[in-house]
Amino acid sequence: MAKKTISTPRPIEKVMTVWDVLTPDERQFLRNNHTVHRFKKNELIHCEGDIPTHMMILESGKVKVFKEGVGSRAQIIRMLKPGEHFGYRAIITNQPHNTNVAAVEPSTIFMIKADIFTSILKHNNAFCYRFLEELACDLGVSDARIVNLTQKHIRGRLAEALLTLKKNYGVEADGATISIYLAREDLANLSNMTTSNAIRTLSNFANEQVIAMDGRKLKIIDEERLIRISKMG
Amino acid sequence: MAKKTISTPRPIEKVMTVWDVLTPDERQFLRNNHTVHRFKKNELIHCEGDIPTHMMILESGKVKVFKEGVGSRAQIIRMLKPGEHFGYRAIITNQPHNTNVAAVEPSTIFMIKADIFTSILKHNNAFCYRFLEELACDLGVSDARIVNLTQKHIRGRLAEALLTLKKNYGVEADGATISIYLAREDLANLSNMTTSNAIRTLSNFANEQVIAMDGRKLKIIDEERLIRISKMG
DNA sequence: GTAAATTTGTGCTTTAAAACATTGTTATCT
DNA sequence: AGATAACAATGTTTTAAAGCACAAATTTAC
Repeated sequence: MAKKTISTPRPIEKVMTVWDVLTPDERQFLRNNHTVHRFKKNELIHCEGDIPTHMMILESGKVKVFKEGVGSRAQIIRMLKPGEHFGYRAIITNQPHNTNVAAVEPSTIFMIKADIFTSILKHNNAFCYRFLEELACDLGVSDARIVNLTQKHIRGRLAEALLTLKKNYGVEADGATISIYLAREDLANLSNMTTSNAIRTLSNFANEQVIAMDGRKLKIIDEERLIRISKMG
Repeated sequence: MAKKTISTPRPIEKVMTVWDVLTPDERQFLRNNHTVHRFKKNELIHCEGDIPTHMMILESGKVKVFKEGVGSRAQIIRMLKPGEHFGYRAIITNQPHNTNVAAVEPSTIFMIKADIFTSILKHNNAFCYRFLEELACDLGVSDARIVNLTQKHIRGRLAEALLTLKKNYGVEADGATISIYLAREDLANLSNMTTSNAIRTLSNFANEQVIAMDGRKLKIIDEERLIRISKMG
């Protein structure tokens, strides 16, 4: 692996997808009132039970949002990519966080204080509406996940996870390798299965020529087939 | 069972929990621009794939929001009680509904046309914020459900469902009978299990004196114990 | 009010996935 | 660079829950 270059973060206006609905005053205010934080791989950004203090935006890197369930078994709720917001749901409901967030690779995060965020939400209708859309979308995804994770069989759940990762992070230059290298354990926690079963099922997919593996690099070879597997349940 | 009386629906201002943030103009407009619909027990209100046309408010009765999963096995996402909104998430995301909604007992529903609803959302910041809060809350519940339904064992899932129903619908005069009489199949679909297993597990709970059953009437006798069962997983 | 159709209740069988155990392999840290 | 820890791969055993079959009891419909 090449030595990591610590790149300078982009300016906030290039990172915030909701920048267009802000007023000139709000823009200037946010330029001066946000902080930049770097997190190392596997570093915890916030955890369940914490009082939310900031709304956050992933500038670069990749993070996982997960919950600790029975016997501290983790369930990954969703994976974020640059430009996505997080940590603000708990601000809106006025409750402690109910998820943990951790970096799965070195990540840079912009933070905006909770009171500044709510103040804009309450004064800028278009801004508020954007987050309404975002939550409406996330809720649809979450509801769909309930059914996928509870009703599909192991193969279907893992196939689904691989397809979602590909859609979310895209592929590398070869056009097939999924642009995120997760540990088998993370794949298992995404797909609601044990690590052994994730490993076993990946091996089966590889034997069946549906995917190809090179360590953590996963290549989807037969996407049609993977889609069929994910639908069969 | 006593003969059902068809009660006159209450006026919209008594039903809409967000009435307080509306302007006098909006109030008058909504008084004139909403429709009232009655649904019989088990009647479908809207289904997966339908284009959303109205945001809806349950005036009276009880409805279930559910998804059809693998092999058309239903998963109840949530149960609604009077005063709750539904059908609007799809309006906000501009997509077809991704859930079915059906009355589990005779229900009266107020409907507001989609374009009217979005227009108020886009012009009344406080109104928009209220729905932002509602979705933020629902997303938290949905995420928690992912973990509960995937990681807990049958007994834990059913215990959880019973406690949630009690919290949501309350109890009758005796202080113990849950104020909703669901079919075993609905209880199963709520708790991600087969009907046989719901029946079996309810019988076990009854033998253990945790609950008492009289047909569809379920009485929670030992709530502490039920809470412990639901936490154990 | 009676017949048909659901719904409920049980026992038995099968099966998918977890749990466990062991070994090989790859990162990570001083 | 070598030690140590974390991760990956597989085989075996156990178990929770689904699937199935059938009888009894309720609803619902005509």
